[in-house]
Amino acid sequence: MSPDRVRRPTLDTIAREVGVSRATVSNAYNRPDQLSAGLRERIIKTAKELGYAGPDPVARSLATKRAGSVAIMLCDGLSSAFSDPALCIMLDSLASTVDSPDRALLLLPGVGDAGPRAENVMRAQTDVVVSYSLPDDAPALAAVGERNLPLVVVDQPVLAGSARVQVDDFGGALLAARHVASLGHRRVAMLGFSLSADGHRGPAGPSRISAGHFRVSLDRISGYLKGLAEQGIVTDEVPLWEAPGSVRELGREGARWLFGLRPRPTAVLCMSDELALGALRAAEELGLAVPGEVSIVGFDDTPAASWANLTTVRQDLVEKGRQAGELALRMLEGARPVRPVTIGVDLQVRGSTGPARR
Amino acid sequence: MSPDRVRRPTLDTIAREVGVSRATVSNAYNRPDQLSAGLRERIIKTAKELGYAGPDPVARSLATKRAGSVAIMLCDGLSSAFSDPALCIMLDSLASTVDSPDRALLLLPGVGDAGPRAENVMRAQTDVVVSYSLPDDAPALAAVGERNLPLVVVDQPVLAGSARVQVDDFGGALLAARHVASLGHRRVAMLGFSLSADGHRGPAGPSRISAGHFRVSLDRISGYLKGLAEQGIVTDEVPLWEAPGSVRELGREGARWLFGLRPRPTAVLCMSDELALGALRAAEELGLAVPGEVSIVGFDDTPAASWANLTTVRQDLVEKGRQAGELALRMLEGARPVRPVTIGVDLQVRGSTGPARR
DNA sequence: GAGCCTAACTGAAGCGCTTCAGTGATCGCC
DNA sequence: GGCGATCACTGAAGCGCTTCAGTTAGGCTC
Repeated sequence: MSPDRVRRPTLDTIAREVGVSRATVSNAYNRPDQLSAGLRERIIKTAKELGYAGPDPVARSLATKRAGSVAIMLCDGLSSAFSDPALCIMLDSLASTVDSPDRALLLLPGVGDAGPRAENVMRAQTDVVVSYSLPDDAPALAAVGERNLPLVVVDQPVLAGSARVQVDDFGGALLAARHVASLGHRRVAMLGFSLSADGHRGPAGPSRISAGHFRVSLDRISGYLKGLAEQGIVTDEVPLWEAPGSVRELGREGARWLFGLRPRPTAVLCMSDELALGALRAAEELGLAVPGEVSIVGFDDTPAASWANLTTVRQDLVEKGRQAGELALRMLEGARPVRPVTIGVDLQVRGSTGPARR
Repeated sequence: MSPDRVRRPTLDTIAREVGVSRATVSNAYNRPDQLSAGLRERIIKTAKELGYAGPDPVARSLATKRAGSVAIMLCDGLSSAFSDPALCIMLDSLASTVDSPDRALLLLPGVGDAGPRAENVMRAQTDVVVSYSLPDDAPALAAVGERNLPLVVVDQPVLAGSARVQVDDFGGALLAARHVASLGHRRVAMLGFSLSADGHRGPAGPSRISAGHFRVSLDRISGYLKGLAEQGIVTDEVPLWEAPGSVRELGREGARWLFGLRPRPTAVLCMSDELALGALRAAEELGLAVPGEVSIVGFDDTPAASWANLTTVRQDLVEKGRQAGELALRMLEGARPVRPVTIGVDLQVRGSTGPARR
């Protein structure tokens, strides 16, 4: 029934065969300078012959007390995570920063909108975890705390005892808002993603905003409103559509609603490029000229944004990933969390924004 | 200097504190039916008080001889991997298939175009590995073999002793080619991705094709040519541009070259939707009407394809991931590799193809 | 109340490796 | 030629957990 997997050779097998101690075989693999080249060669050769593939990673981990992986906790499932280009770029950069022969990336995808299950976190073989944009009250975060694992938080939330990398969301949104306001727009709308992890989709008023759990959303909204208020725009009347995810299709839906308002907004501030791309499509479908009749601003500056000639707020995603990776490595070495690292932003003005019509 | 991390409690600590044996504490966590509810409760409570977060995952793995993770080997780095929507969808489906409280996903991204380093594979704590679209001669595959780990191959390559999931690439390409041929196109071009892992970019002739290492590319080319040949098109004269990756920008570049040929092709068969999207853009930039002057066909049917109204070959990516996941689970239980699972394809005719001009 | 069962718990043997304090032997040096 | 240093290697103590063959006590049956 059960597969008769041949009992694999262990360190011991090799040691006995060559006639040396286990310590020596171990050294052959991990500290070549601890034995003579000749012996080492003999050991490796015997190992090959016996089909020994080197020290067992798990046993090694137990003995060294290093799991040899950095875990990444994501908010949603993989498919929505990976359809977020901003995340992908940042993740790639993070991965290559922490890359090393004995370190792997452990992926802990979220279930629904609430992050990974606590159970998975409790059982994860990892030394340090990086959380990306989780809601403040995610059970996974509590689990990390319970296990006493070092934690690096990206974007969200603010948590005592953890290192943090964040983007100047407020500042970026401010830039975007000032930009459209200075172009003369007075009727401005906002198109954003989740405020809380409840899958809400639709217009969101002040009460919903103030009850929000996602710092990124909240900061961007504050930035937008601040920038508009500076130019004397009455911020109570700035409509916001909350999409349950940062996906084109959802952006398009929200934009359709915004464009249906009377008086129609002449500018839409979008919290991500993906949402903005959806808004662009909605405008096209409704026959609204961009930027003639409506201006659209994104956030992130992903490759798709420049592809679509979208004005957007640029954040240095590669730098963000690198910083997160370095923090993770430093915490691995036992460093105390340092002060949060903030990644700067700037505005990329392209063809999707223009002066408001008189 | 070093952080005085308090020595964490172990199973033993709890056992001593409660006054029971280690076995019993272990059972409290893993086999609740092996002890009385009262005692179990007392144990858990004491554990909480002492800050014990449950059995150490690594030690547990050593004792049970299960690493508790499935590893995924990718061809390239994360950012190019994740910008491939087809991969993301399939990966998400795979992840949710194998998901369980004590199983995580170990990511082994490739370095360059050649897959993960063998070293990383040798040290990965995993029970089973899934490889996605690696070149036949990737060192990572040899490493998996050396470690004697069960392997599930997706799309590529054909390897003895491994389970396999593949798409009917040949059949899909055949459908695409027949479609354009039946619309009357005679001058047809192909826009594909890598034939070998050498980063080549540019036109590729028969000799390069026959020296290719990526089965997916080769099968699709065969399918295209077969479909065209059926309609009497001279396949020696069908131009192929090889892009070093499945990315829009590269597709655009290739399409520009193809559109510059004289006589100009009236249809382009693209090996992925991303490449096709690039071709669409190239056509737009050159003022070529789609499908009036040129027809374009993609492959995969990602969300972006329907978004762009692209005619394309649909493969069931969710099913593909699910099958790969199930194979992985089955091999985990010691099953012998079964015959390869083939995922079917069909043609999604949309607005990017039309009759050839007379 | 003897005999048998079951539930509840224990002891000890691993799992496969790393590491550190030694132990001899060899070497260089004056 | 004697002495300390260096080199090459070993023994044994863990790392923290699971598991399996017992053991014990209590309950049930006739």
